[in-house]
Amino acid sequence: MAGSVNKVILVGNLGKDPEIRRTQDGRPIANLSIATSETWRDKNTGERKEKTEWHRVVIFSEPLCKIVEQYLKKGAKVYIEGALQTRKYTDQSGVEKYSTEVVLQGFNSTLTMLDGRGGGGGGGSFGDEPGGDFGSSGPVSSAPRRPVAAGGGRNSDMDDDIPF
Amino acid sequence: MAGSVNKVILVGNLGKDPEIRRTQDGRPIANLSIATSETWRDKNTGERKEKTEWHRVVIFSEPLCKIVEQYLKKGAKVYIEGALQTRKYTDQSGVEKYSTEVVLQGFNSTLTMLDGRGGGGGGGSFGDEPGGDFGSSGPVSSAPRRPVAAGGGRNSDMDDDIPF
Amino acid sequence: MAGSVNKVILVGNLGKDPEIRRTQDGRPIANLSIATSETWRDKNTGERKEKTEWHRVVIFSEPLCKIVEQYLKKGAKVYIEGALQTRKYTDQSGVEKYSTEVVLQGFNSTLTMLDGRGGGGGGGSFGDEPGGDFGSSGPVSSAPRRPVAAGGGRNSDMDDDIPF
Amino acid sequence: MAGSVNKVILVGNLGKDPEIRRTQDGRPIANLSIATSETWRDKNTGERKEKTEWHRVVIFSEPLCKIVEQYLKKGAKVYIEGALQTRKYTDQSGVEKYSTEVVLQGFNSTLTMLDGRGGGGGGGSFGDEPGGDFGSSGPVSSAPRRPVAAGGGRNSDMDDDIPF
DNA sequence: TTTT
DNA sequence: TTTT
Repeated sequence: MAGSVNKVILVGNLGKDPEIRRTQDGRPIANLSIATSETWRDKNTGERKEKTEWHRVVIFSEPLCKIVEQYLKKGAKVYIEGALQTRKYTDQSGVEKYSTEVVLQGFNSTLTMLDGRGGGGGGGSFGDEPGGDFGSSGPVSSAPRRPVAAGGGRNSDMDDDIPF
Repeated sequence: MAGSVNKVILVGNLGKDPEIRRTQDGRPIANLSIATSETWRDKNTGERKEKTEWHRVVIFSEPLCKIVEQYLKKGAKVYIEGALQTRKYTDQSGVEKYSTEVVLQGFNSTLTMLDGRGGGGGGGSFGDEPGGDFGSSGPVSSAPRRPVAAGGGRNSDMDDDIPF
Repeated sequence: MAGSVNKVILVGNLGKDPEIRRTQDGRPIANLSIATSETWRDKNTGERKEKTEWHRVVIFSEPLCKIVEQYLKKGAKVYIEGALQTRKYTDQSGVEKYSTEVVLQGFNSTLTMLDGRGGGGGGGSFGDEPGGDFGSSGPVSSAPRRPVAAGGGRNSDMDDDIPF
Repeated sequence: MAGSVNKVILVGNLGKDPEIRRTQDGRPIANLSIATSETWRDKNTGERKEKTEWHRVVIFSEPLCKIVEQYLKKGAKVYIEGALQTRKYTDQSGVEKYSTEVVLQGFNSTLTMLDGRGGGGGGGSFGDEPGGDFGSSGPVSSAPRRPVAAGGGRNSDMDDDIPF
């Protein structure tokens, strides 16, 4: 199809510690259960109401799995960006079911911690030129968007004095 | 929860004509089946591959349902913005299943047609002050973000001569 | 134009306290200065580097301005969703300049606090049926996306036992 | 900063042909001028109104530049995902000015054509394992998110029979 | 001017 | 199962 987009953005909290397993060839896969919720006040009763939605998140990116392993645990707040994917499976009783997951894999997947600690860490082999590694994670482990002025006519000390 | 976000952005094509039904109190609900796909070339074989993902989209917004009814049909390309929602149901054979849908309801839901015809239309009761109606749809039917210079020091003829 | 989208999503911290002023007819306008930054380790030197980007955010939504006024101050971390807008102005010395801002106005604008306190609050006149008010703010002050099962075949106790 | 996000999503049309130049070391940089617009009907006069916003987009990704070069021209509709960046420059008359651009560079940047032709093409050196190349472009040139069932219990013929 |  |  010429031109499609499949993107999910979540900001929420982990309902439990991440689960990390490995493929036969040793690549890590992390599973997160993330809650998002909405609160509102009932127009009639004035009652405060809340509705929680649970999201199954599956991470196939090695650098992101490392971050998950090192920093995330139950209760952590994260920003994640991934894609929707529905898979079919057969449950224990032989019934075919579908499961829809938010998949973080390859490009355009991101995981960013939103509550302190370790936030700027992660990384490892990333350098001052973007790219190289696959399965990056946005701010946490990716290279800068434009480390050196590359657009012509730019001067790189601009960051410090935008006048507002 | 203090601060959560649940957002899905899709650009894809309708796999079939929309289905529109009504609640007992007469409000419309539209169901779309939207395909997104990825293509790539196999590193080894050089083969062109494609993977299609199908998304169930449910629209509870009246103005958006109108647009769906009037303009969308099988094959149409759309941009949609909604939220993930998983619901439980019992199928014909009495088995409990889950279905995850992209729900467009209320604020922060959008549907925009991406292939010509009717694109700028829609609307109806929207005016030059944003708001009033619920369940808007972004560009298609919403009021402008800032119809009149409201921020001080703005002049409204700027749109025509951004110098690039 | 048939179908366009203009969306900015930021997660960042306020560089200073919000500035709130009012239009002649009394409507509030809030200005935020939000920092986003990227960190990475230099490939060669191993040095830790950082690049900060500053964003000018202008809020024309009354309920969002209330939240800003009540809860946000220097250092606060927020999620915001708005649109890009460039305006022309003439500076003190008579030179024409352009300023690009992230504008939160009307539908599809969101502001969500990401660091505790007040997060679930806000609101006011919102009820158990979505809509009515303009200029909502996503989770903080909007009505629920689907407070009551409205899609046919739904049962509303589902939220508590998604099996993962 | 622990956890920030700087993301722009645009769907719009090129106001003119792309401009492509090269850095001294031969890397391409593409500049696009993209229009987004909103239309609405004036509440009082019933008049149809339109407001166009112009966005300056700068692309530092080599594969994306190739796509731009090969497929995009004035009028083309695109989906792009990038980051906001403001740079300072001095104009011909020696006045310091700022320019805010949407930068596509490295991870989490995407460009997708939305009007036919070439849409599924692009690519080149991408293979059946995600990654390797930097500066991908989502669907157009990236590897699949999960080309082979990798999550356990998946079967890959599912794509054809999602039952809705 | 933030944050880590 | 989270968070407020």
